[in-house]
Amino acid sequence: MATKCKDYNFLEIEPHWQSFWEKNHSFRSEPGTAKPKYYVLDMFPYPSGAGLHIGHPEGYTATDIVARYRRARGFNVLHPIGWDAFGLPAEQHAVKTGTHPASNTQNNIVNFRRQIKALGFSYDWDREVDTTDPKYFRWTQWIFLQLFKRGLAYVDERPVWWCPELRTVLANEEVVDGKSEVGGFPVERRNLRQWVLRITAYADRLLADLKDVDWPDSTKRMQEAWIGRSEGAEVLFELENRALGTLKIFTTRPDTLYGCSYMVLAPEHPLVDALTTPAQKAEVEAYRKKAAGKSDLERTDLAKDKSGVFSGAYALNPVNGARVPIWIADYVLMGYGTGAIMAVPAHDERDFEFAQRYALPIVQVIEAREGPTVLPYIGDGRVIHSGNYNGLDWPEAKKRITADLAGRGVGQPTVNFKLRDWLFSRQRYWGEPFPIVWINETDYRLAVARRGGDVPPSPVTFTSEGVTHYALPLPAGALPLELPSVQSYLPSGNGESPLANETAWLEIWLNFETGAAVPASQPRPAGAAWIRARRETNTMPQWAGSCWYYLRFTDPANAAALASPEALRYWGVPDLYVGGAEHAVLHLLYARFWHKVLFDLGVVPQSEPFTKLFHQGIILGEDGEKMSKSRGNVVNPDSIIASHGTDTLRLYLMFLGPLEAMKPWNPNGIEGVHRFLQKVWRECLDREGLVNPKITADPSADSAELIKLLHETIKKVGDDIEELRLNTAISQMMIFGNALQKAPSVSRATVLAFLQLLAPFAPHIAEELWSRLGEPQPISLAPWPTFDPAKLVSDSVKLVFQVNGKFRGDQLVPVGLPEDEAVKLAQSNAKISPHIAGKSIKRVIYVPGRILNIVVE
RNA sequence: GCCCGGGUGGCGGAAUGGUAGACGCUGGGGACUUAAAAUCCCCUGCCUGCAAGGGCAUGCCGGUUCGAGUCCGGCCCUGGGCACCA
Repeated sequence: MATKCKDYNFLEIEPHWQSFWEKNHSFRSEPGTAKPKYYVLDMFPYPSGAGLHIGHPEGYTATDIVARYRRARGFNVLHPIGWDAFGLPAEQHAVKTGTHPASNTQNNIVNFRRQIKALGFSYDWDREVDTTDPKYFRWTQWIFLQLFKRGLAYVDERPVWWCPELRTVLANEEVVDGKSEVGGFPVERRNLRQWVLRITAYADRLLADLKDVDWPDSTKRMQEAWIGRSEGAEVLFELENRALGTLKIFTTRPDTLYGCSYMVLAPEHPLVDALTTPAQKAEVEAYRKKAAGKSDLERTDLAKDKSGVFSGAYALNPVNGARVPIWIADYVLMGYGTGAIMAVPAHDERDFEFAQRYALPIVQVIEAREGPTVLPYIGDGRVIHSGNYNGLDWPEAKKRITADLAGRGVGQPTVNFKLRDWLFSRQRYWGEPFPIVWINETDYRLAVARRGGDVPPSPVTFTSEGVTHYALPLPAGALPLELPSVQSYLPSGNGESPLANETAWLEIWLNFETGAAVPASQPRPAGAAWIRARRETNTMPQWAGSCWYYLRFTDPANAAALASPEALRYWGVPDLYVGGAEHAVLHLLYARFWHKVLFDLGVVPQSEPFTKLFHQGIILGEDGEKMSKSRGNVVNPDSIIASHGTDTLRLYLMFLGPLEAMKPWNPNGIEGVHRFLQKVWRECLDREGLVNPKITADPSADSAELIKLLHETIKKVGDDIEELRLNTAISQMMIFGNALQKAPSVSRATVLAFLQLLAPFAPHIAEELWSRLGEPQPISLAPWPTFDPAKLVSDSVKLVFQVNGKFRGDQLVPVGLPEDEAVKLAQSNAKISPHIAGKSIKRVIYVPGRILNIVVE
């Protein structure tokens, strides 16, 4: 079974055991055993052309240690891996080379798989998934149809980032500092027809359910901030020109209503035209034009000074009838609240700044409880200058004023979210096609009447050149809708994807009952169900496939459902999910949203997908900078595997520091862990590769100290793995290794137990030595050793002596030594007595077994 | 600006309020060897002292405590996230 090498020849040992595990499907997960299940998941990678870099195996090694440990503890472990393989780089490569992105993607996957296998991870390779596989994205499309059917998907003209260079639309997160994240090209705003997912419908639940998950607090807070719930009121201001009706604003501080000295509308607000007086028309028009040309970025980050223009119109304050001027300013955004605010410069920094610039009145209505009130003041305090509400704490005033407004029908309590609906389409080729066709109203009514059931309550439509198009889903049975092969991967250039040029795929006769299609250039097939249709040319963003992959792993080959109800019930959701903090908001929020929709559909039995989340830190280059090709500081795991072996690499990655910390790669330290493994090898085998003669079958060969240390080590390594403190687990094993080396003799049982502890970290050498020591079954199937708490206690302990809190010496004392005897020991100890001699003892603090602190005058 | 982390030897880091620096790296000395490598042993925070020892040390200042890297308050530096959200 084992190799025959005399020395620790990792180049021979590691491939040997990797092929052993592969041949025996050692890590295949089978549902339906009596064992408890444990599902441990890595964020699956995008298989880039650059191959694996050292950051990937960091998290993967940690989860592999957990997976191997849990197997040893008797769990039925699900530990899968796959490929998040749609994405822009493959498409850009295709544009450049003219080869299909699928072939490039497959090449990259082959390379990633080879690299990952060389690291010896205990993945269940029978469960590999690939988001670009039609058998996979069939179900991505299916989930989209469920969202569509529930009215959670709609089409809207959206101003989106358009990058002329990439000839495509970018998501907000793909735009960094006004440039495309990929390539750094300039971008501009353009209005395009987009698919949007109504994630805001789930805002409340996405926020509330954060309390149920075991995630890093910082990540929870980031999601909370992103969702951005705020409670306030919508208030109606009557306009002085009654003909124009009322102006609805949102405020979180209705208690400051008496301090409102002007109003602001976003430049895009629909009332702007009607409100503006003739005298102000020209100025307002010019301002709106200028604002429209600005990106959000320019309106926010870059704008240091607020700007605005008076509309000439006035509104009436509902609490006191005061006449309030209405301004137009781009510091108010149309996309949040009602696009209109009441400005209270005394108690809002932005309003204050604006009021100062345009010399608008500032009316203080909150007073600090103590001391002077410096404006703008946003702290706690009492309401003043506010009629009947004077003297109330402002939160109380907020409640009362809101209630009073509601009673008069001019306001209501309102909750607003920062969260926006999710722009879900890309004008690209390399993504999941939408299983949607566009048809006319008559055909839509016909199809719905015949088919029913799978369309939203109100039809999704868009109107172009006076014609309204209706979105009809393909029948679920017609999925997957695959990508056609195309002549060119270049975007059409007019805002549509390359698919828009594939007329034979695009313009079709569709059988709405079966989903069958023939090109529209051919005669219409016979039968009432054939209608003229145009396919959707947008494709889905990369997030789509990664939103649900963790479910597919439970039943990856299922052709009848995204996974069987049995598999979803048995495996459930990951018990541990490990990945980078860079996904703290988007991926994790999107996946939670989809999961909740699937929960509402009854597809999954839990309402949250990731119960326990851990972020591994980033490994920086040797220079302390982020690893990147351009800096030339990228460390490739292949070269370390070749020079030191993967067991050394795995151990070193974990030994570098706390898993969650950001830490620089330091090649010097790798020798240390490599030496540790060689020491373990030498303690097990002699120079001829035979069992080290110091290892005997006799259990009494172990000293009492070694036995105690072994049990301490079993406890610490187990505890540390459960808490992902893998660096200190390795330290403890090194301490044991050093003790092993010093021991003149050792029992075989002790060595075997130690190898079991090492096995999750350095599985190849552990298998090899385990086998060489004569164990017939692989160590990967062996149970975790147990520690005996009785072995952890000894009859003497080291007691630390302090005088006035300063360390003055220590001594071994019997367990349970009474205080007075401890004091006597201190007094008779030559190192301690000089510090207390001739002084009066004021106080003695005694923590048995730990410390004796004598406080003297 | 707001919200989170983090500041400990030459380096990576370790420390339930109880000897700060485990473990590893680096450096120095020694053993083994014809020699080297490998391996093993000792030393390796700073200052002072021949030594025994003493003093100072966990970013800075203060506080709580018999005792603080750890708890509290205020700063400084640094990394990350968000950003006119009414």
